[in-house]
Amino acid sequence: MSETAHPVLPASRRQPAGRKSQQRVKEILEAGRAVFSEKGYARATTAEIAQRLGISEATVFSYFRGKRELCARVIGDWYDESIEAIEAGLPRDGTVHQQFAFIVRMHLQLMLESGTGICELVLSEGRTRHHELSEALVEMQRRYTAPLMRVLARGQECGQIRSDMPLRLLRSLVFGPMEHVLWDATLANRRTDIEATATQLASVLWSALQPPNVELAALAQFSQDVGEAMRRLERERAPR
Amino acid sequence: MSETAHPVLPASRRQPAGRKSQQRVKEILEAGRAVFSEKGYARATTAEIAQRLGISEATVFSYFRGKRELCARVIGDWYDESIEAIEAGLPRDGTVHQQFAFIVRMHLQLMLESGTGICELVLSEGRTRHHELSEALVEMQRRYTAPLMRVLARGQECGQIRSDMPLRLLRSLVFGPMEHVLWDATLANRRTDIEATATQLASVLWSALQPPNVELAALAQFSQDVGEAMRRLERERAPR
Amino acid sequence: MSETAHPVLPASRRQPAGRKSQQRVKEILEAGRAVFSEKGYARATTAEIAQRLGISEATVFSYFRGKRELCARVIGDWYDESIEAIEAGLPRDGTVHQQFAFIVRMHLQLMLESGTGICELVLSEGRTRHHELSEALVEMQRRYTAPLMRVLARGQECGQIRSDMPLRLLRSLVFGPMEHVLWDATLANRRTDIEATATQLASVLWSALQPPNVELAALAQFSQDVGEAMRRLERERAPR
Amino acid sequence: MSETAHPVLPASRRQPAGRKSQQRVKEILEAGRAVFSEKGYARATTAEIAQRLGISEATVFSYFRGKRELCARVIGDWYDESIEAIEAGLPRDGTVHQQFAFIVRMHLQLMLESGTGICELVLSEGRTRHHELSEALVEMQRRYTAPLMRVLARGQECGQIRSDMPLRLLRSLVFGPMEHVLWDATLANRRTDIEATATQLASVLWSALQPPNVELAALAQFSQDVGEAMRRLERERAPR
DNA sequence: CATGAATGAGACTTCATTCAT
DNA sequence: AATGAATGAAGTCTCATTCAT
Repeated sequence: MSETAHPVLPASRRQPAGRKSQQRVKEILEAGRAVFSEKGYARATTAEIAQRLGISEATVFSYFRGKRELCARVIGDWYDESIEAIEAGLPRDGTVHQQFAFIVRMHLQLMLESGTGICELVLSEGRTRHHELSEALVEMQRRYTAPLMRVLARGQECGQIRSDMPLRLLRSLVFGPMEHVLWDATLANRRTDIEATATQLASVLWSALQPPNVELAALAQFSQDVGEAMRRLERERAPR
Repeated sequence: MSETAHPVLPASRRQPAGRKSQQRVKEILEAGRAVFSEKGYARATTAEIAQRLGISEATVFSYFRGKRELCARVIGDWYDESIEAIEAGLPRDGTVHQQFAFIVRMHLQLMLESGTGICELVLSEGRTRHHELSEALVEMQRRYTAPLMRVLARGQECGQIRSDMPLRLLRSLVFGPMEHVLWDATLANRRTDIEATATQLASVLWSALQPPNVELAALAQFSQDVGEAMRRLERERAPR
Repeated sequence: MSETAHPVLPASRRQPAGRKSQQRVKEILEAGRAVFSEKGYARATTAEIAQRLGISEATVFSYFRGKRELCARVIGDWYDESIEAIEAGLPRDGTVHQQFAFIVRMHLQLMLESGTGICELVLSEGRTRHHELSEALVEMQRRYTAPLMRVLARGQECGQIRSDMPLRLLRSLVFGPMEHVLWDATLANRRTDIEATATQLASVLWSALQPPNVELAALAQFSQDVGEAMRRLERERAPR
Repeated sequence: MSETAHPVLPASRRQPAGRKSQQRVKEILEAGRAVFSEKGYARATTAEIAQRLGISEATVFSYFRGKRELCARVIGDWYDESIEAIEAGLPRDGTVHQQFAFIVRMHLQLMLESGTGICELVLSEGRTRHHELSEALVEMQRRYTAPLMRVLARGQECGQIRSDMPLRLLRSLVFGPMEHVLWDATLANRRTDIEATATQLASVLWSALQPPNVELAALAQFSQDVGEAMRRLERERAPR
């Protein structure tokens, strides 16, 4: 899929290109995904990837420039699949809120259901300043976050999403917590209730995205401050 | 610093322990921080670290079990310093909101002012399922986020912070966006206005942490939905 | 050309033999000569040879057993052409001296005008104990030197060329310097005045081939020795 | 020897340099000489060289940049030894003729007695346009031929050697035949009577180096030409 | 016939790590 | 304490060569 759609990464010199090759590429990508997921980038070896397919390392290198490119393509493929899944499932006619909630849920779901391995891979290797590859990956991420960006922009237009902050920041506001939650999940190897988490996250994030009702917020803050001050006063009046 | 305070990481077999050794450890840690920051974990070499100090690689390995441990200690040291800075500067008598804002600002500041190198290192290596080390690092992170956790807990107690979500999720809600913003900053190599970003983030995050005013929110949502529905209707009535 | 005339080198298993095949063989030989000349044996690749013809490597291998054989054939072809040129131009009715001079001039000319590439190839690869190929090449060289050998033999017969040494040695005496000069020329990439060099070489070599006039030579040597001895004596008598 | 005297070839990055290293270098050079001699450059493998010493390939590569450099050093060492042998044995007070004869004999002897392997290596690899190495090797050859050049120059000064040709050409006149003879010897794997060959070569070459006695030569040539012409005439008069 | 594809083999390279002194 | 030296292991890369279609 990605290899035809996004030839971002230049192919190897003696790249075969026939029908069967397509298959080979797919196989290697799959094996690569498996191994990288299991071991992580550093501990994965091209030898093992080849071995799993019963082919020689040389063959792998004739399809991919190297370990790094292979990994990038694995990640890229995952992104491609995810982007497609999101684009395909996005309720075109839904409200901004519905679309937003869909993206949040889908993101979590895709990450967690692909397995913690790929999740880790995407989050950690996708984050590693990977020399030349970073560019390609950054582009992938841009494409991946595009649907959300569109939704946010639409929301801003019709006043449902606050316009007092740059889109970039809002994007971080949305993806940041999701990735953090995913890290918690993978690191802790904790089984996560996707539905519940998605609902909660979508809810809290949505509220954060609301245009602030200035007077109301100020009033609320005032009320809180007063409340807390009083409590402190009382504590000080009767210490212990 | 960290090496005495938190012997989480088992020492090397033939760890020297004298006065001078302490100095050596410090030097190596410093050189390590520099090299890891500049090159990232993977591209950094123990050889370079040793070379910068004019000592042999073997010496480095007599103080640290290996590259990995050294890196973990470098990160650990950074955490220690940061934790200390936060604990020291935290306005003990401030309101929940003030403390929260302080932590947000401090976090961004520490990360960005330590240099993009260390920032990248902490975010990316700190995130890499690093084998045996991850435990130690997870512990570091736990300690690092402890102040925020305490503030959030206090906020929940006095009703200023929503209690309808697990603390863990709120933590992700806070740290997630910050880390995401930091990545944007390092990757894009963009000079970031710390003050402005901190203020914006603190503001938006604080509003997200507010206990939801159920009726109000519902009303707002209802209003939005109706508004959007009407707009859609009109668009359909007069297509193009 | 050579491939039909001298099937010294065993043909490939599935050697095609049709009209068109002949053409193919020629093409490959030409491309091979070009590439081997440009890069030298080691740095030339079968891939490039195939590529220049727009055919697949496999095709090359269906006409030639391998890189080595191809190279041998390229060299063999050059020899064939050269032999033909020499045989054709040799002044049948010339004196021994004239024929000798012709061969010397022709040899230098053929080598230098074929380009330094092929010259290097013939001299260096022709010299490499190339395993199975050496035999074929040795044979080529035998044929190449045959004209000279005949001239030398004729010269010996009629007393114009010294008979006190084996022909083999005389051959080395003639080809050795020529090849050496050619190496100088290619290595130094020096433009060589073929005519002048040929004349000089022919002259000096011819004099070396003369039957030694024993008495004369002895006399000359005696005179030299006496002369040098006297000079030395004088130097010693009046040292500085 | 060569490694200290002529650091022409840059050492590897992590080149050890202590006492033992010197020994290692020597060992590797010896093993290298053996393997290269036996197999020739192309068929020799770094693996075998390492294996013979019971060390790892990595070690070999830590002392030498690569196969090519190692080979160049092997050849360089052989040159160094030979140069030393020639310089040491050269009869300082001998006549030009004696010194000349000594060099010729020594050259043949060194080549043949070092074994056909090294002889082949020096002649064939030394001749291969070896990219970057060629420079170093050319320099070696220059040093190797220096003694002869000096003798020739001296001979020209005192009129014992012809001055009507560039030294460069005379050098080729001397080394060319010797190398040719050596090739004959190695290729044919023929046992060569060094003494006899050396004597013959020295004799014939020396006569070729003599200043031409113009009148005498012309007379001789005239006599030959006339003789041959007459013979031809007679043959034509009584054909068959 | 031609070729796409695969591959064995070997050169290099780089490093973290070990160990004897 | 320090270190020189060695090295296993893996990545990277390049080719000649083979073979089924």
